[in-house]
Amino acid sequence: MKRSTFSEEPCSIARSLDILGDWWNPLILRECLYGIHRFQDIQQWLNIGRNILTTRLKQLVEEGLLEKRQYQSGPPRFEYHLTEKGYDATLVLMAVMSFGEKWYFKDNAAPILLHHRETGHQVKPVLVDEFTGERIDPRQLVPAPGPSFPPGEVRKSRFAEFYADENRVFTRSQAD
Amino acid sequence: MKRSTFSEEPCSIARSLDILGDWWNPLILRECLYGIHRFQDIQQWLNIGRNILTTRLKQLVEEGLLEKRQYQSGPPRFEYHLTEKGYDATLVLMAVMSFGEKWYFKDNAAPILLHHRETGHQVKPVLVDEFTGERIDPRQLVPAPGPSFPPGEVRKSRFAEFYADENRVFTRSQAD
DNA sequence: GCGTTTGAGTTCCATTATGCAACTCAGTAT
DNA sequence: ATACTGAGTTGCATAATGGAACTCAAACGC
Repeated sequence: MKRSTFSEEPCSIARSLDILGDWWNPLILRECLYGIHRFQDIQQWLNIGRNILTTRLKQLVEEGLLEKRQYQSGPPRFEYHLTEKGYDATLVLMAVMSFGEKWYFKDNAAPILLHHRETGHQVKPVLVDEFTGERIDPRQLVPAPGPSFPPGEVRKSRFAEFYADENRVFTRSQAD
Repeated sequence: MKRSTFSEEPCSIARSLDILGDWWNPLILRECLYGIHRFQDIQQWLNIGRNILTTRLKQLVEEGLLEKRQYQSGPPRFEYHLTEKGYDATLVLMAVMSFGEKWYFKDNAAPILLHHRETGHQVKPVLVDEFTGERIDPRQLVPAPGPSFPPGEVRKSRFAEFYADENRVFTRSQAD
């Protein structure tokens, strides 16, 4: 495979996909979020090969999404726990969850619900704009280069059309 | 590879990962969101092999995230546009974006910003609880079987401990 | 009219990854 | 002493990836 790496791309999505653009990693994170922390338990719940699980856990630990914690020293045994970065990654899982509920289950009937640990109330994650609080509508968005976009490459980028003036973002007139 | 499929799993995340748990598919959707719709343009911006792009586009069209639109008939040429399902999938991309900005760029300096097409204002997607409007904190959540969870399997599930009584969700007492 | 270019794919192939089964190994329980 | 457990390795057949070369039909240049 020699799978491509995107770690140098000037795009948050691309870079994140090096670790999240995979089918096992998100599921392993899911298990940790659900309170499953041990090798064997993860292996059985996911029905993932041990060898694959080994490489994935190593990767997730290296990338700082999980930490390996020893919980007994007789024969040394370990648990894998979400780090802060790992918990942040689970927010992505929740977005995936909403997508899946809408498109893969009849009547939006979720197979799994999230509840608040203290209050017991159901929690339903939705994406909103931090400033206005309104629901995000992807159709209304246009991208533009941000502060860490490689300088000098703006005009070569596919956002050039939105950026005739470096200080103002122009929206596009033609229809999609 | 014989890559595993999760299309029958009683989990919205697992099912979605069949199409989103991949590194190229999300990037292709990103291009479409950014207004790049043609085979060659996608191929060049992503630097993806034509053969891979072909299979991915076919897959995304079959799964209903993209639609193939003919835009000229001289020599028939096509464009790939996001469907409603595809736009919903881009919400996941935005969650990924937030994650990437925080963890892969210094000072949270995003390489790409999103602006509202009409107002021009910057838009910053964040995950909140639909009911309370509060920011989601994954540490405060516990999963429980939902309406479409396979009946009868609740007790065998890893949520059993949260579900001693089928009508009430119990939170867990032990620490993580 | 003929060669070139363009868009959109196929086909081939060497290299990697996946998934499955079998093997290891240290410490416990019987 | 023997079996069992948890957590990995190792080996192998098969499938997917990425890159280059090939196809094909219409349009363009002259």
